[in-house]
Amino acid sequence: MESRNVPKSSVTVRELIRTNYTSLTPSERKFAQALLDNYPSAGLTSITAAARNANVSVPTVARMINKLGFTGYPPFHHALLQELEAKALGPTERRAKWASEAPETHQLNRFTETVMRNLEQTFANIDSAQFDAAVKAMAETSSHLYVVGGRITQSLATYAFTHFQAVREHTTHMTSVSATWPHYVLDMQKGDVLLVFDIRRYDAGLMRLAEQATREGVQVVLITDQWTSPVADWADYTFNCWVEIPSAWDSNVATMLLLEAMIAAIQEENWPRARARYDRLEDLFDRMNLFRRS
Amino acid sequence: MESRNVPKSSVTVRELIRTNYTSLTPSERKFAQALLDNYPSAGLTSITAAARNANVSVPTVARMINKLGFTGYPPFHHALLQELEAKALGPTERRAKWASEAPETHQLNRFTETVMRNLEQTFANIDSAQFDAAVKAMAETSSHLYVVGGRITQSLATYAFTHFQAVREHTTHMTSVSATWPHYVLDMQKGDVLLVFDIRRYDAGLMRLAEQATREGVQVVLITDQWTSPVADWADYTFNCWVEIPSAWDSNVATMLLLEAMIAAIQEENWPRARARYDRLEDLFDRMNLFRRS
DNA sequence: TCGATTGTGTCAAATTATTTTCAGGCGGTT
DNA sequence: AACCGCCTGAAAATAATTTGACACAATCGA
Repeated sequence: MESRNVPKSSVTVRELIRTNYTSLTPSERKFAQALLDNYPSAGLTSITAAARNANVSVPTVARMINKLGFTGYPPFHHALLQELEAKALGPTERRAKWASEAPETHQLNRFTETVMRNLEQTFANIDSAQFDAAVKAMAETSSHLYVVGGRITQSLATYAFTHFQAVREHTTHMTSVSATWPHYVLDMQKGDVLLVFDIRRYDAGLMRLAEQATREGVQVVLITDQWTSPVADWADYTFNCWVEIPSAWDSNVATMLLLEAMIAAIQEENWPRARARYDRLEDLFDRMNLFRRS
Repeated sequence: MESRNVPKSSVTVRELIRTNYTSLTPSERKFAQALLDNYPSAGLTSITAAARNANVSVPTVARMINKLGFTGYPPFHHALLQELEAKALGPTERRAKWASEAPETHQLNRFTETVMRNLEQTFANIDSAQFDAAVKAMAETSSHLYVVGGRITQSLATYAFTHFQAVREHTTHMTSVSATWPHYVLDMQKGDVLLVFDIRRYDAGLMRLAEQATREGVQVVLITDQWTSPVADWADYTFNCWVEIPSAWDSNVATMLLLEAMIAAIQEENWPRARARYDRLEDLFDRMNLFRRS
């Protein structure tokens, strides 16, 4: 990793930051983020101004730049300028495309644009009080947490389960085979929580499951699309995710973001315990020799 | 005439040069040309370097800048930088103010903010030519497409598989049980494609799998994190996703977005066939009475 | 809890950039 | 031909940036 990172003309500063990111200290990363957030403008001023804008000290910037392989700030500044010129942002009035070198009309950009709009809608519509309440319920480790998904959202449920499992005990992933659901309901108790994913092509079975669970005194948290699954009738907390994209299927990026936000919040809610579990997990991985130490 | 040349924020330096051009001396014009030829890069260095590049003296530049209405070189430099920043608007740049009603400091907003930054970084680092090439390889229906993931990314692999299956034939999801992988490799043929997800806590088995697949003449597409999995050594196409969040685990929102963009692109690549498959799928759902018509 | 290590900001010296001053040079006019 | 106005770059004075040394703070491991 630390192999010589002499900045060749063909290597962008962005790439240098990426390849050296692991060797950067927290405040160096802070500066790196500030630079990448406003690339390359943030690096085209004096080191003094650049440091001030990132809220770090000047030497921190200088040290980071050395780590990147530059001999000083001026060479770094010069490298950024070279990139800028190479992008041909200069002579012609060509539109600046700093976020991605792909052209405006490239499907990658069009797609991203649409998804961004979905994220916007999704988060503009979340009620934070409801979010907090749902998180609190799901963080309660004395009761059981069940996770279930539909056809497409099954993998989201798996993802949720994998992380919940690391954060808290008493978590169960209900398979997508609806025939097995009654078995799970059998064990549900008052105060338990059921997290349901239901994105369109709503699953009728999920509604019946939610109904039965509610009757058992279980709190239901529903993550659905903008049109709202019928499961909402039995849900205590409902969250709508905007999923529409110009395609035959739906985008679940917003769903994923909401889910991760919930996991993060739950982790925060009972941190000491979660931390202990993570440490234990790491230890178990080591013992079982499953992953390379990176 | 000179009195009204106070550089307002909305007036570009370019315009200032044009309106004041007649009042410029020969060598001042020489510098003006050099600046316009390489706009705005030529003005984003020190006055010394800028003057040298235009083959004029430093005072000449200083005088010209005064004529344009600036009080010195630094304000001029700053104005150019502002213009540059104002132009840099990418697909992910819209995040500006769509926070939910929750307060700035609510964890929901803080989390979202971080993820947005990851999305930005991810897409700024994608090479569109590479993306196109990888998509083309994966869209080739005459060869087989294999999908495999690691511990956490297993669910992403499942998600990918579910969608690929709808879009094209000959798709196989390799389970995360590495003991079964040799069986799959047995069937791999030259020209087939293997899509690998490997986010940190890299899986050593995945690397060996990629190595063997490569030896069989299979093209490997890798989706990894910003630090790059060792699988990259055997991959024909590598895509880095920014995954770091202030937490014990990694965010896969960016990974999901990239994956969906790929699915969308593949669908686009051979639309008629994909469309026929979707219609057929809908029909089958109806016949099997699996989902409520919504 | 205590060292050892690592990270981070303050400070000051050295360097470099910016501004100002000034003198030479070039055309055009008397 | 000599004078005058203006343009231009050299050089000095001033202001700023850059960088290395140092000390304090935070973190980690024993």
